[in-house]
Amino acid sequence: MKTQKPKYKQIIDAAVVTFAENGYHQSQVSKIAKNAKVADGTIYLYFKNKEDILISVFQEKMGQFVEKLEEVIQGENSASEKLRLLIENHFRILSEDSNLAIVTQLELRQTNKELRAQINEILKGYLQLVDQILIQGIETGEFSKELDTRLARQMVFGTIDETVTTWVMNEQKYDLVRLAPKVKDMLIHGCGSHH
Amino acid sequence: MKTQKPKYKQIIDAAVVTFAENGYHQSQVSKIAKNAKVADGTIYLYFKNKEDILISVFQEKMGQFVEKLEEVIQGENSASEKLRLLIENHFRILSEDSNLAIVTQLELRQTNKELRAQINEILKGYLQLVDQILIQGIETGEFSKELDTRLARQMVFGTIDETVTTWVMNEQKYDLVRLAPKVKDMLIHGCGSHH
Amino acid sequence: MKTQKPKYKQIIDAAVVTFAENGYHQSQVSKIAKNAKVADGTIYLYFKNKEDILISVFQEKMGQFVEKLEEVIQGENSASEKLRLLIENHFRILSEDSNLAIVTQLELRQTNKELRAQINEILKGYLQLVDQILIQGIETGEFSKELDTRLARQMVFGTIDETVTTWVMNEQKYDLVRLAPKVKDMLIHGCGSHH
Amino acid sequence: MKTQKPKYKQIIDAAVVTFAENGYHQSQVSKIAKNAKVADGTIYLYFKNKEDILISVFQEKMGQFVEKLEEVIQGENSASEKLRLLIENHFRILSEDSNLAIVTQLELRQTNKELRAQINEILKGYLQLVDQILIQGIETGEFSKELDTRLARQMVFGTIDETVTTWVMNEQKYDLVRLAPKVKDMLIHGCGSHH
DNA sequence: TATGAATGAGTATTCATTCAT
DNA sequence: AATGAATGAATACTCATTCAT
Repeated sequence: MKTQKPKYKQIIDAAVVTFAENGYHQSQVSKIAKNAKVADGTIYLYFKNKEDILISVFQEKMGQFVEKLEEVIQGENSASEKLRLLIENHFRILSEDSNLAIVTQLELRQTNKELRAQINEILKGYLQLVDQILIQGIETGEFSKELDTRLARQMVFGTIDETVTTWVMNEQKYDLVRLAPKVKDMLIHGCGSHH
Repeated sequence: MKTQKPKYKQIIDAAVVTFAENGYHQSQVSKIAKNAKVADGTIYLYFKNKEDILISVFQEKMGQFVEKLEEVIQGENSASEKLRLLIENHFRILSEDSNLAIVTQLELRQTNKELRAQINEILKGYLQLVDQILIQGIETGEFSKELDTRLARQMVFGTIDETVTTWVMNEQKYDLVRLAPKVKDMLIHGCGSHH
Repeated sequence: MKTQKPKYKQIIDAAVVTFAENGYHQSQVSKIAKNAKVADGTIYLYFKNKEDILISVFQEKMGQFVEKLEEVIQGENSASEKLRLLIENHFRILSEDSNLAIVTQLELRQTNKELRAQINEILKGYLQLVDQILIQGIETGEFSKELDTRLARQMVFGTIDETVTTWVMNEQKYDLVRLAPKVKDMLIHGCGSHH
Repeated sequence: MKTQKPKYKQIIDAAVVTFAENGYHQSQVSKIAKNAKVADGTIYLYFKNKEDILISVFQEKMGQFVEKLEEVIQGENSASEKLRLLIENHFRILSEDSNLAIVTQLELRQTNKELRAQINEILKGYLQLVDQILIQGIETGEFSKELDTRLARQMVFGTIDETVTTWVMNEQKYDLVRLAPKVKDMLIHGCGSHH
């Protein structure tokens, strides 16, 4: 892949850092431009407006995110194993890019309803991965036949998301990746005692 | 009986409606004042600044929220039953006040880190309720002895929160309260097949 | 003189202190009221508005000022001696009330043209004293027959005023009263070498 | 030859007029911007804040002022003649720019202590000119050996300043420049009768 | 007289966006 | 494509003043 739009990437990368360091509302376009080493006006050759930068950051990063996770769950593994891999890699990617973690868990939510709707649109790719795993699990008998896929998806996503957010709010003090197996077990077996 | 601090309540109530209708950033102080039928300046007799209105709204409502839920789980019920009651009442309260639901799930998150930290502080009361239920469940053997309380709390809260958010994002089209038993079952048994 | 309007005096005194400590624009009416131990509204029973407090402070204090100086120059002294007494007492009164000095030299000037005109009106009493001295001096031959009274009055007042302002701006570090004889000599003999 | 920083000059000039016409506190930034034919925001590309406009106006004009007076007193003249030139030119410059006179004598004083300190800093250039003349006069024997330079400087500046202020307060009704020789004489010989 | 809760007019400043070069 | 100077809309907050008690 050729670097055909070097400025675009420059701006995206500068934006992630700027958002993470200052928050969305405190990340003035001029500040992003400065960090990207381009002129203020240049931003508007690549993005419609400031919101578009945020959404593009998410789109871009989430694209790589989903791509990576898709690879990871392609194999012949069981649904349970795929769930573990999903969680572990989700945790790993965000652990390795703390700025991205901050943007994903905190800054991205500081937006209005319309923007949130667009974000949800982008999230769909991720949620479909979860659905795939759930359906496989139900089909193979690993997961309960009575499982409401939509609710289960919300549990899986809600739990992962809350776990990451708590970790970010605690300033990423502990090892997130190490929690993956326990989170997976909890999602599969629930709180109940199982013999 | 005189109404105590009538203006304070007027403003809080107007703020919930205004935030829900326009979002936090589009809720100008003058708009809130107008809705509360007080002068702009009066707001500042009762609140330090605009952020303080938002935080006070949450504090006020969450206080009632936790109080209500505390009552509900006081009885002799099993942990499982208490969990159902918690979820059901959480869903019911937000179902009955759609503006509050919007503020809680969307507007409250449009804020900076410091404010988020304050919100988390207020949330603690709620999370302690979850912990109580989890601990009771573990002690009575209903819940697994190996359960990591912190992670379990994150699963419970994350799942409930995500379920409500999805419902709000879908414009509250379906009956949230009816989902409570299934959500409870899912949290207790997980996705796994159990016989 | 009976204390018939104790609140009036309370407010005047509180205002001098408040103005000196915070400056005119930073002396909110509520702050003055608090210092005077009266309610905000009470101020408006005694003063038309905030400006009226400032002007009244000046009027009140300048009245005592001129009264005192009038006494001092009543005697049989020469014009030169009266000039010295005027300067010395002017310096002494402000030296003994540093808050009044600050208000007179700095805060009183932070006002608009109309107010300044009123202040000049009040100042007239003082300037007439200067004129009296000048005229006596010219008549007795102490002062030059060719003296332009108006210009001389401006020199006398301008010099005294500038001397006090410099002293205030230097945080009243040195003894102002001690300068009086030299200032008087300078005003009478000028810069020129005189044998 | 391109006009350098045309907007800066535009704003400075508009500010002098606006301050003179409306007073500092009644000169809204938007009013200055309108008079300067620039957008409100443009002001902030050239000035830190509203106070900075005032101080810059003074700095700019006082710079030219001192420069002009420096030229004027460079020659081989006696101290007495230099003093006359100083006064005459001081009077002339302000006579020719009545707006500047109003700003200098009235508006500039409507400010707080910090700002006043900055103004004094700028004034130092002027006061040094006065000192030069005084010292030359003392050295050549024109002025009294016993002269306290600091007090004399205060007399010279105080007298000039008071004369101009009185003239401004009287709406510049009379010819200020014509007073210069008499003011000079008065400063040199004082009020005393000299033969 | 005295109070002090309530009022609401008034404004400096920021910053996303544009556009002439 | 790139620049960055210029734009101007938009708004939280203060505080002098009022008036019902």
